[in-house]
Amino acid sequence: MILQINFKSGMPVYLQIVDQVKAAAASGALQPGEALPSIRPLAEELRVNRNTVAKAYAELENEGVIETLPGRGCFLRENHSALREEVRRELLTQDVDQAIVQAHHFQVSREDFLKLVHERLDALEEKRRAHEDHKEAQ
Amino acid sequence: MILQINFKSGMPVYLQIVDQVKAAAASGALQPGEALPSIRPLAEELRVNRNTVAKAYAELENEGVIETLPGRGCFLRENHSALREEVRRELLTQDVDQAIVQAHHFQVSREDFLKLVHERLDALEEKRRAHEDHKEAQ
Amino acid sequence: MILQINFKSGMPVYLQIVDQVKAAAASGALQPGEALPSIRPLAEELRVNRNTVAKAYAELENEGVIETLPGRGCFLRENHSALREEVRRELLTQDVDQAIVQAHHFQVSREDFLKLVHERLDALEEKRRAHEDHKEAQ
Amino acid sequence: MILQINFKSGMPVYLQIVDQVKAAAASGALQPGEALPSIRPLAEELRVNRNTVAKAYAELENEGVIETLPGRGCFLRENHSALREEVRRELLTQDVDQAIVQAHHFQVSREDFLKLVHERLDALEEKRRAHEDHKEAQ
DNA sequence: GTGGTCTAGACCACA
DNA sequence: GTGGTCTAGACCACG
Repeated sequence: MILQINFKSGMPVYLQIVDQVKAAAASGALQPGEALPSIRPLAEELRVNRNTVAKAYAELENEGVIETLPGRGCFLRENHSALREEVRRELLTQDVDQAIVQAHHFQVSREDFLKLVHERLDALEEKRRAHEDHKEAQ
Repeated sequence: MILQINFKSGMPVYLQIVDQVKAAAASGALQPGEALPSIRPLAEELRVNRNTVAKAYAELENEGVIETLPGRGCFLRENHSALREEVRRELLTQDVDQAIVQAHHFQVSREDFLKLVHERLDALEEKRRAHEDHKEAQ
Repeated sequence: MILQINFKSGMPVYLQIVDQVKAAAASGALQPGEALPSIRPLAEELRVNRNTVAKAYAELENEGVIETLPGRGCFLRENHSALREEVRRELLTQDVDQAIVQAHHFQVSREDFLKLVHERLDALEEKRRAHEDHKEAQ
Repeated sequence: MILQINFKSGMPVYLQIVDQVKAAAASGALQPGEALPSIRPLAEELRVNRNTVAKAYAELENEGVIETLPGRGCFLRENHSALREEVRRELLTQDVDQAIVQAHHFQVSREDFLKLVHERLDALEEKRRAHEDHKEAQ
């Protein structure tokens, strides 16, 4: 599971975490019973305070998405409601539109924008691959 | 220009107004020199406090997007993007990354994602062109 | 209503506030419908953070003791359950015992302890009188 | 020596242990040179983690109240109050004030309050005397 | 090491 | 001015 925080969006960081964990669960990127990243390491990785992650996890627990065993960790629950295909499509479209509108606002041409998209696709794929290798090496 | 406030998103209302005015300007829905809605009616329409709209307009003025002529109203300035190139690039990259990560969470393939990007580019370009025509027809 | 925070007791400050507001309500020192001190001034008087008082008031609202009207203030509700006489007596006895045990721990004689009690009774009565005068002068 | 933990008070458990050991020493229930309960059985009796009891004993040792002989146990030291006179006075004053304010909240008159103080002084003195007799009888 | 709580500072929305 | 929220730092209890 890869989390990406947008600090300039104005959206509370803890809600960004909540939404992305839900998205990962909805997509199957995070499997039922699987452990979520521990609060402390995740906070360090995202460069936010421990409590911000803790608040996100507490919210997820309240909504019944995860289960938290103090001293053990947090785990995705079996019975989590997966999002419907149309809803996922709509959420993704919103994110794509946001990027496109921003690009137009900054007067970036269609070609430059597509080039950037390919760059970032490659960069994040590379990062994800490194992550996997690291995990296997353990 | 139509503004839509999402009270559940957690994003500060005044920032939602700021962003949407910027987006309207970027998309051509709001033309340079054109007047923005007055504070009082807009606040009523959006069901928010007048202070909140005033704060959004003050922020837009600070960023050089609009110009306030006391007693006359607020108007979109001619050259309203004053951010440095690297900063704009970084902000745009964040938006692109956000969309890509969301796509990954939803297990959308690279090809399908790029197809969606092209679709939305076309759709938004079409929308912008319609605005232009509407303006010329006036 | 006079609040007295004991910073060395280890008991959370916000719970001390909760208990003392309940005690004041139970005793009639705070009347139904009456306004509680506003968060900011009270926090300043007690030398604690605004949020600490806010948390105490939120807890009191959750328990149904007070009612909070955002932008207006916090008010004691009509239907608050007054404590039974025996319970009040028991709570007071606990506080007295705590002081006496502390005195013995510090090897303060019975006479010195009683002298201190009289001193503090006079001091706090004086303080309360000054408070009343200030209120009347307004 | 009987220890009683209140899990609802919000006061840290290890501090409750510290205070009650001090009170036991002050009241004579625990005599200088006498051994304190061992960590493991006490933790089981109080239903708390062993670390918590260990932390309390470490704090008591730091404050000079007890002495830890590794492998032998923990023992109450002969002279266990090392605070400066002003500090002790201040701590005691806080406890006295707390009781007085509680009395005021419960609208207990000065006379009734003083009567209660005398009652409790007598009661606790009696209790301490009983402890002394018990010790001499051994 | 794990998660949880209390206090604090800065900011938001509203009257 | 009012109360409410988000983020952060320090500490607590537990395995």
